[in-house]
Amino acid sequence: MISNIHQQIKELLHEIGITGEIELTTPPKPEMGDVAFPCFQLAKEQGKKPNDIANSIKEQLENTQRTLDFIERMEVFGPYVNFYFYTSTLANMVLTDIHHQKENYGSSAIGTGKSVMIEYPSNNTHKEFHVGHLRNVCIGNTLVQLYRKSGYTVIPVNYLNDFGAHVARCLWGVLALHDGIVPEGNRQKWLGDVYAEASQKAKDDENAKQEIAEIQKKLEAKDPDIWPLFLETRQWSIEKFVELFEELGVEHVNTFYESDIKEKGQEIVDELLKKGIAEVGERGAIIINLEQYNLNIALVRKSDGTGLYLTSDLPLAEEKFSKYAVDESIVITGTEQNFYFQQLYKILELLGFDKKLTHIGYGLINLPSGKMSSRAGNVILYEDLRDQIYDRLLEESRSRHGDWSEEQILSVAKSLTLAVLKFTLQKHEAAKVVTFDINEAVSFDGYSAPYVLYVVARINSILRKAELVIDYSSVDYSSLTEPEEKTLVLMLAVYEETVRKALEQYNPSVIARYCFDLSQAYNDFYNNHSILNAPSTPLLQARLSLSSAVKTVLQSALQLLTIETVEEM
RNA sequence: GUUCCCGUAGUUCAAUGGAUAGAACAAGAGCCUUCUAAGCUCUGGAUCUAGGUUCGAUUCCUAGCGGGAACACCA
Repeated sequence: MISNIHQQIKELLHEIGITGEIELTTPPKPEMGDVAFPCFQLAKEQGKKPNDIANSIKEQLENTQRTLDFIERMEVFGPYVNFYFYTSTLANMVLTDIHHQKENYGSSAIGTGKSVMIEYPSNNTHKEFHVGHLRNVCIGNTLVQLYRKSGYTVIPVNYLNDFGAHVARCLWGVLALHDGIVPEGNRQKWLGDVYAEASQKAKDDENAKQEIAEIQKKLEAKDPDIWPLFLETRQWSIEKFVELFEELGVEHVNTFYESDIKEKGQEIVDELLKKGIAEVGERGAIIINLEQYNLNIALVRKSDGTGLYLTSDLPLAEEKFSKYAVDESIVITGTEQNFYFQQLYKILELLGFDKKLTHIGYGLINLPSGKMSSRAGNVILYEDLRDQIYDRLLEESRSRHGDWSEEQILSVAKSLTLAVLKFTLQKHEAAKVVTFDINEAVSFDGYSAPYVLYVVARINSILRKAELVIDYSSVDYSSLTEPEEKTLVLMLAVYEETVRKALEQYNPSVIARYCFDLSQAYNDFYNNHSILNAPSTPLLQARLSLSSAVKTVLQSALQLLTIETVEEM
C-alpha cells in the first residue's frame, strides 16, 4: 500500500523533470510530514545547495497542473521536501483495502510459481528439547508463513538426526548405567538425561569411549544386538517430538531420517575418494582438503569407518530435490554451524550439485549464568519453561477475572502461554545471540505477547459494545483528523512492506516489532480519544472501522508468528 | 594461532549512509464514578577507542581493546 503511494509521488516528481532513481524516506517525526524526498543526490549532480533544490522542487510541485488527492501540503525542512497527507483520504484508501482483503491484506505475489523447502528444526533423537530448539521452531514456523504470505509454495520438512554418535552414547548409557530399567512418564526427557549422564561419564573414561565406538559400529551395521533398542528408544523420542510439534503448530509434510540415508552417504564418500576429491588422512580417516577455498579440512568419515553429520548431509541434499520439485532448499540451524554448512555446500558443488541451497543461522540462546549445553546437562527444557509460564499466567488470569469460569481461565492461560513463548523467542533479530532471562520471559509488561493480545481483546470489547453492523465499504472518513488516527493508518499502510522486509532478512523480529509498535500506537489513540462516545456518528463509524482494521492486521501479523489471539483477557 | 559474528541508556534490544539515535525493563512522580489499568502520561539516562572515506558514519574501511562462535575423528 505505502509503496503504491510512493510510486505516485515518484511519478509526480518525474513529471516535473526529475530523472533517475528516486528515493523516498519517512521523516523522523510526524510533525515533519509523512513522506520526504531528500535532495542530496540532485544537489551533488547540479552543484547546488540541497536546501535551494528543495525549495525549487516544492515551488514546481505547487505550480504543476497534476495533483495527488491525498497530498494536503508540502514543506521544506533543510534538504528535504516533506509531504503531508490528508488523514481522511489516506484512511479511505488503506481501510477500504483492509476491509476488502481481510486476512489476505499484506499478501503479495512475489513468490508465485516458486517453491521452497524449509527444513527445521532438524533436532536429534535421544536428546532433550530445549529453548534453543524452540527458537528454531519459531523461526521456521514464521518463515513458512512469510513465504506463504508472499505467494510461495512451501514444503516444511524435518530431518531427524537419529544415527550419530550421540545416539551411540545414549544407548551406551542405557545399557551400561540403566540396564533393564523401563522409564516412566516423559521417556524422551529420560533419554536426554541419560545422554547427558553418559557424556559426563565417558569424558575421561577411555574404556567407555571404546564401548561407545563399538555401539556406533553395530548401529551402522544394524546389528540385531542393538537394533531393537535403537528402534524402541528412537520411538520414545519421536512420539514426544510429534506431540510438541503439534502443540507448537509445526506442520511437516515429511521427515527425513539420518538412519535411512547414512549408508548412501558412505557410498558418496567412496565416490569422492574415487574422484580424487577426498583423500585418506590421519589414522585412515577420510578427509576433503578445502584449504584452497579457505574452508580448512572437512572430515567425512572417521578412522573407525563410521560416519558423521557430513556423511549423511551429502545424500540428504540430493534426496530432497529428488523427492520434491522445489526451487530452493533452506535449512535453519544455529550460527555455530555456519562454517560447517559452507564446507558442506562447497563439497556438494565439487560433486557437481547445482541446486539452490540456503543455510540460515540463528544465534545461540545463552543463560544469564552462561552457555547452555546438552552435554553438560545445563539447559532450559521447553516443557519446563512452558509450565512455569503457564502457572504464572493462570495465577494472573484468576486474580483478574473472578467472574470467569474455570474453563475460560484455563483456556486463556493456555493460549497466552504459547503466545508468550513464541513472541519472546522472536522479538530479537534471528542472527543475534540472546541472553534468555526466565524472569523476564514470565513478566508480561511492555514488549511482550500479552501487550499485543490485550489490544486485540480491547478492540473486541469495543466492537461488541458498539452493537452496530457497519458496512465498511461506505464509511465516511472525512472526520478522521487526529494525529493518533493518522499514525495508525500510516502504520497499517506499511504492513505489506514489513512482511517483505522480514522475509528478505529472514527475520521474524521485524514482524514482532511491528505488532508491538502498532499496538502501542493503538493504545495511544485509545487513551486520547473515545470511540464509543465519539462526538458524531460518522466519526464513531470511522473509528470503529479503524479499530477493526487494526485488529485484522494485528491478527494477521500474529498469525505470521503462528500466534493465536484470544477474544477476551 | 586462523576465520567468522558482536560491542548503543543500569539491563535487554531498535535504527535501507541521512533530519533531534528510538523502545522495553529497572528507578522516580502521577492517572481508574469515563470504551478492559496485562493500559497511559511525565522525569532522568547511551553509540568501546583511535584514525580514514563522505556534504553527512551507530552504520562503510583500517588498526587496537573487549565478548562470543567455528576450525580431524563432537553434534
